[in-house]
Amino acid sequence: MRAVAMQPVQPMQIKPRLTIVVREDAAFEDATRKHGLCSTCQSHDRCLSATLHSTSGSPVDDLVTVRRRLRKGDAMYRAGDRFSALYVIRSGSCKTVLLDEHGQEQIVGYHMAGDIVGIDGIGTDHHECEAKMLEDTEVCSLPFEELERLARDDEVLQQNVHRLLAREIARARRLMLLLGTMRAEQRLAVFLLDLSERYLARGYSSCEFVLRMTREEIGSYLGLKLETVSRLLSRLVDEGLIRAEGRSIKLLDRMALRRLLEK
Amino acid sequence: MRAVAMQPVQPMQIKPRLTIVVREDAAFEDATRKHGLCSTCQSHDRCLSATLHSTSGSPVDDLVTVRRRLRKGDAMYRAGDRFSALYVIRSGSCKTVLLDEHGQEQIVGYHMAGDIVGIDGIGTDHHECEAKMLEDTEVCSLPFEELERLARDDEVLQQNVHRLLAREIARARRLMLLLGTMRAEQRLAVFLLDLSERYLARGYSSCEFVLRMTREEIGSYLGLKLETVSRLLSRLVDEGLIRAEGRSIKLLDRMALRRLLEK
DNA sequence: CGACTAGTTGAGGCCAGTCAATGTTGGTGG
DNA sequence: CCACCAACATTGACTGGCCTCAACTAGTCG
Repeated sequence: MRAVAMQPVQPMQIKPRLTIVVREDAAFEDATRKHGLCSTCQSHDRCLSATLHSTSGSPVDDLVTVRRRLRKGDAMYRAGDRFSALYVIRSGSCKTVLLDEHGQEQIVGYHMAGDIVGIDGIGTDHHECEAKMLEDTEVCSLPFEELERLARDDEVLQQNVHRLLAREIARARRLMLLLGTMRAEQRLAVFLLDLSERYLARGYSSCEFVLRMTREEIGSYLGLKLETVSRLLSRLVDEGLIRAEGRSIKLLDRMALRRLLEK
Repeated sequence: MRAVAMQPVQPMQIKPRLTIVVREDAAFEDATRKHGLCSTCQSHDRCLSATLHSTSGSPVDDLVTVRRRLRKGDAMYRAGDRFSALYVIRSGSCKTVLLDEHGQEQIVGYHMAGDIVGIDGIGTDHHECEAKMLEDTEVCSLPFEELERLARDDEVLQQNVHRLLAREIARARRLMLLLGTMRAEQRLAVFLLDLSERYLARGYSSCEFVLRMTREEIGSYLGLKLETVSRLLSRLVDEGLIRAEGRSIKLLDRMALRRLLEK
């Protein structure tokens, strides 16, 4: 696994009015141990504020969040856990896994810095998925009840909560289309192009990145077996569309990848 | 296609406090042409009130809805249409279809009386799916902006809106698991059992019902081809698990259907 | 070093797709 | 009434894409 060049490209311009106070988890071992506002967070631009910030000028109560640090392999929450908060990924990444009663298991989401995780707990008071860290990760929690309370006083925040949920629905639907209609090669192409876009949106290189998932996890996400994923990656390399050495991927011919989706 | 016995079984006990006034569409051709409250609607118990009703005692403004009647094959809305309202199905059923830019098309939802349709428009101001009637259908519209306004004054209504969206996410995720991990026979079994449960919840026979979708539509919903659906239905008949004559289905051995999911 | 995990590649099999013929049903018009 | 047609459904023969099983390599960790 090699390091990959990742320079921020275009920081977004966002002016949040919702003040968020960050408290740290008891187990938080940050050397600096800084308390402070969310707006001082380095991930701020591509985080919470982009999705949930309020633009209304009305004074809103502070939303107190707790920062947590998790290790690779840790579960942020498991299926059945009580739902109380959404989590914003400050740095790192995780997968969300859905299990059914017969032991069937599928990865239904891959989440990276700035993404909001835990939506599967809304409406039922308990989580339906398990969120498992793919690397060491820092998250900030957003107590959902408090968020609901704030949203009642703030139309824009309310709409942003709705947008957050709606986006999750749209994402799920796209994945349904992928699983229901696409061939294996197309699924993988969509996966790579999607990753590429998401890195771009976060200011990183869109053509060169390191996968955080194993072949098996990618397969689970795409409804394929790990051998199929491996074979297809090799094929894309042979055809000159990508370079792949272990988990580091370079997209060489994005146009050709897109053309795979047309057939 | 034969008529099938459908007696209400257990009406739900719900006491809505949110008053909803129903206006009728200009094109509405109901012989009776009754104006009135939503609570007088025959579908009331298994409709809106079960999902969106408010239990808080605080006085809330009336939500004015328009009733529309649609014919089989009509589109309630198309992809790209401006989103302004959710729709409650009073009677009838529809499918929601997602299309991608390459002409790939998949049915992502099947909705029957009492279901709320149009959620795909939330957050983006335009619909991402097309909703097409599977039979002559009556719907009531719920202007979403007004619903948002009411939800800001009513904690329970707010939570119910969240629950509505969350349920849609959960539904999508279950379908992802189905499409990603199950074999064709299992998918069909899940489909039949799910239909069965939904009819039961609406007070109809849970073991005998009439499909509203063609084999092709079922296939699109389950990520299969129509021939596969047809073959599998025949197989289930041969094995004595169901009876199927055209679109009328009778579940003969529900236990065996469930066992199919275990392997 | 051995044990383990992750990944690659090959051989073979099966499930579901494809293509095609035929049957069934419902609607329309002569 | 029947002839005709279109849409829907069934069934068979064949194909192929993906899965399964298996062998092997490379890297990591105790």
